[in-house]
Amino acid sequence: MNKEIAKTYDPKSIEDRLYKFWDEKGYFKPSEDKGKKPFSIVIPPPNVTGQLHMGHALDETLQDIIIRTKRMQGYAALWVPGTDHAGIATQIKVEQVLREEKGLTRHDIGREEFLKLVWDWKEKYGSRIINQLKKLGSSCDWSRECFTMNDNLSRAVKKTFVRLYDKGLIYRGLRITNWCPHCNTALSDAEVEHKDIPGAFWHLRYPIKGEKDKYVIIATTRPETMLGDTAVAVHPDDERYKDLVGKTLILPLVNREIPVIADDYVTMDFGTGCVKITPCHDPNDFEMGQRHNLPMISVIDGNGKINENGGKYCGLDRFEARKVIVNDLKEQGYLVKIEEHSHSVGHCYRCGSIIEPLASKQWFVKMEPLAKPAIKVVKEGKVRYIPERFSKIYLNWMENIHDWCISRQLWWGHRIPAYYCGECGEVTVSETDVCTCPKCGSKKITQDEDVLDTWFSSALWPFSTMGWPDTESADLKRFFPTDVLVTGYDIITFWVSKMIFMSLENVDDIPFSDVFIHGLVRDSQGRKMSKSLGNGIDPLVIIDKYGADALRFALATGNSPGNDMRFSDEKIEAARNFNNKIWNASRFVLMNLDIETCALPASDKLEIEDKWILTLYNRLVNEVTANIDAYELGVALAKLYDFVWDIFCDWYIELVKPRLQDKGSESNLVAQNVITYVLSNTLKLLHPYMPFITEEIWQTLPHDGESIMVSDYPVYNESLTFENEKTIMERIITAIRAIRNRRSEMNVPPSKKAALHIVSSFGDTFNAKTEGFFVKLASASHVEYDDLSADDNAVTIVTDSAKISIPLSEMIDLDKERERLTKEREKALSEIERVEKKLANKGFTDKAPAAVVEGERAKLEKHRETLKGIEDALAKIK
RNA sequence: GGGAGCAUAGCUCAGCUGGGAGAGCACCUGCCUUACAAGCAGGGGGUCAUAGGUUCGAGCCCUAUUGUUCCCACCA
Repeated sequence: MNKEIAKTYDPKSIEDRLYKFWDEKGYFKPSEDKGKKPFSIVIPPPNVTGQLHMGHALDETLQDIIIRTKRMQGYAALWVPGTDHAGIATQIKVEQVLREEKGLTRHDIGREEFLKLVWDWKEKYGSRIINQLKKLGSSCDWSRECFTMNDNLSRAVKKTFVRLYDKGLIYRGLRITNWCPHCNTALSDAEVEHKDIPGAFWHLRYPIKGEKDKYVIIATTRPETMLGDTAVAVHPDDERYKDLVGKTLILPLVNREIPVIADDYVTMDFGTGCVKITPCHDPNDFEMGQRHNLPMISVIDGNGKINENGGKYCGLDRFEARKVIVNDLKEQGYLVKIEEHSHSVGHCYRCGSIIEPLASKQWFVKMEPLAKPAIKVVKEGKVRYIPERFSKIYLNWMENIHDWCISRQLWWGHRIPAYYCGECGEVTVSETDVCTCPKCGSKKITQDEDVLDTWFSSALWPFSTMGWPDTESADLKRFFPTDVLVTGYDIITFWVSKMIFMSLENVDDIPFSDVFIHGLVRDSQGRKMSKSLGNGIDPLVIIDKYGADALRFALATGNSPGNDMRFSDEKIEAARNFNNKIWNASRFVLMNLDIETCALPASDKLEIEDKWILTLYNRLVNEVTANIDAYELGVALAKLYDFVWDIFCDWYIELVKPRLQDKGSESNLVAQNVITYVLSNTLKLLHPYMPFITEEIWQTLPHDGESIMVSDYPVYNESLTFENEKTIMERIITAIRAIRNRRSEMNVPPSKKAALHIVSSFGDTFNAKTEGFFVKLASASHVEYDDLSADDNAVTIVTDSAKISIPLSEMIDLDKERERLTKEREKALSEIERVEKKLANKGFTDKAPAAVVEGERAKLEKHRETLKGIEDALAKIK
């Protein structure tokens, strides 16, 4: 940037250049300096073949704000990037391409060929999301980039599986699992979305064997499953059916004999109080089947079609079969009635198909022993949710934990390290490939065909990315546990929970101490962004049009932890305007700058507006730092915005303009230094939010070092606080506002200078120095002063056509002033009382060192003086 | 069925530990005041969902009600 700077900020011309500069300088790598405290974050890995969407943009922005702040504050800050192989999502995508391009299914080409295709796909598109993260400005350490199917991470997965298996925490069993007939795989409970959909309640008649014209009526929402019924259950206490228990029924259409059993599970006042039991196709029925030793008859296959056990219905799709079966039941007189009934039905979260509960052999993680310590660390506050309320969601889930189905009937993923012997049936679980059965020595060994749930590998992410299972890994030792996990509330149970228990189990430590939860980014009307609605806003398009800084600003501003936010044109435009404001303010400063280095002048050289801006700036540092530490990133940004726009631009720049143009004077040099100091430090505070524009400007200002990224983050400095000048300046601003106000009401044209006649009780508030402010900012021709007389407490504006007085009470809020002084008076009084008491204590005055006592006396004297000042001021404005 | 969130200006939302009701956009008035019209100055507009309670003092804390959103849950 030179003095011929563009009038508007153009992000395109600088972003890529600066990112490359940072990357090449190695600023994204954590400092090797062992003296620096580590601070680490691992990225929630986006899907490897995914495309950056607003959710990512928000997630990465928040993380980048935190990591950049910590880095500037002197931490060895590490942000580990990476991607997730995303089992189902990726496989479906590749299958789709295969079908569209060649008309083939994965089975046509076989496992090996198919996996090659997926890897090719990964190579082709895997870097896309990474490049998009870079576009955003994410300051990740790319040399540590990970992928959930990297060698080391695969090793971690196998190791974990074997460990848990050996401890009896992983088992294989026949269970009812959520089966997606479209994706052809089992799903975990979390992968099932329940939606209320209108359905029907079919009331069916099941005849009682040997009792003519006698029957029971059952009600079902899935009549096609009746083919697999092996019992009917009633509640043991149900008087209506007391005599029925033990009798035998004839299953219609199938003509199978099934028993009537009694079980607590049945609700007496729901439906008819009689429940058909299909152990193969309903989780509760399965449990009941186990309890009562009922036969298991599967009638629906993995494709959602009726299988050979379905007799003449074999081959029909489940929903088609429903129609046919209901029709047959009706024709044969078994259908009593159909009731409308809305109920909750599980859908596949990937493809939306209705889930079919099927009995199948799957691998499970036994959750209870793992959940216990995971509950403990959150309850004890070792892992802290921000906002706190999300710990309830977590705890609620953990306390009602179900075993975790971890096998998936997919090809893309970590293949389950279990091997079956074709001779003796022995199951061997091993980290290394097994070729010989350890029991019988047979070579007829086959590995389990299935792969692990994607979340199994992501559960290990915080430590597998740090080198685990190599427990001597330098990163693991230095950067684990990580400091904070930043993610959306939608994956607390999917992912956050799993990292916590896996970390406790594998590494015996928490994975992170803070979980910073954010909400979803919605569209301008508050709807979820989705492909089907077509309402998604592409972050890359926004970056292209407005710049990454504007996007980051729009996402961070007004964002509060855990709450959803809307993204709108207004927001991004406001962000763009703010960028431009910073740009232009800086442009102005640079135009007036001829100093080569910036040093803050001694305080006796500082003028009133300098002291005022420094005080406000200093307070800003304090507040912004505190807000960021508390994850109130949106609040901190709002304060920065207000400071830059309202304080720095609208007031300070205007106040010092005359001095900046007065070349050669000492006052000019002071002003140059102060404005440079405040601007460059404010840019530092802004840098984590808007890295590009701040770097670009900062480099042009007089500076130390080669990048704002490695400059020192501002710290609070007591010696830059000038409360007195701050108060005076506030009075002046209030007065100027009141005058402008009155001019506007009087319709005095801005070009028209008016004489100001100020009558004031604030002796040192208005003086020769401040006259310039009134002349410049309130368009005064000149200012006259009077001492206070009781009845003449006013500012008078004199123009050609009018003369008007503004009571001081309007100019300065006297009530407020009085209140403030009263408060200060009380504070001083209580301080005096405290010190007096201390000095009255003989034990203190006798035993404490003389210097200490003397110090207390001086303090008392100072407080008394303060009190006197306050009382004088109070008396004046009475 | 269980749990959580939200309700503040026309719109979208902040309001961090209880003391001033705020921002952006929109609207009205006046300004191209040489950093910025993507701007400057001024202005209108709110019973902080409703009803109680605690407190010297409540947008904020407590209770209930209404509306709304979301999560969890095996009611066939």
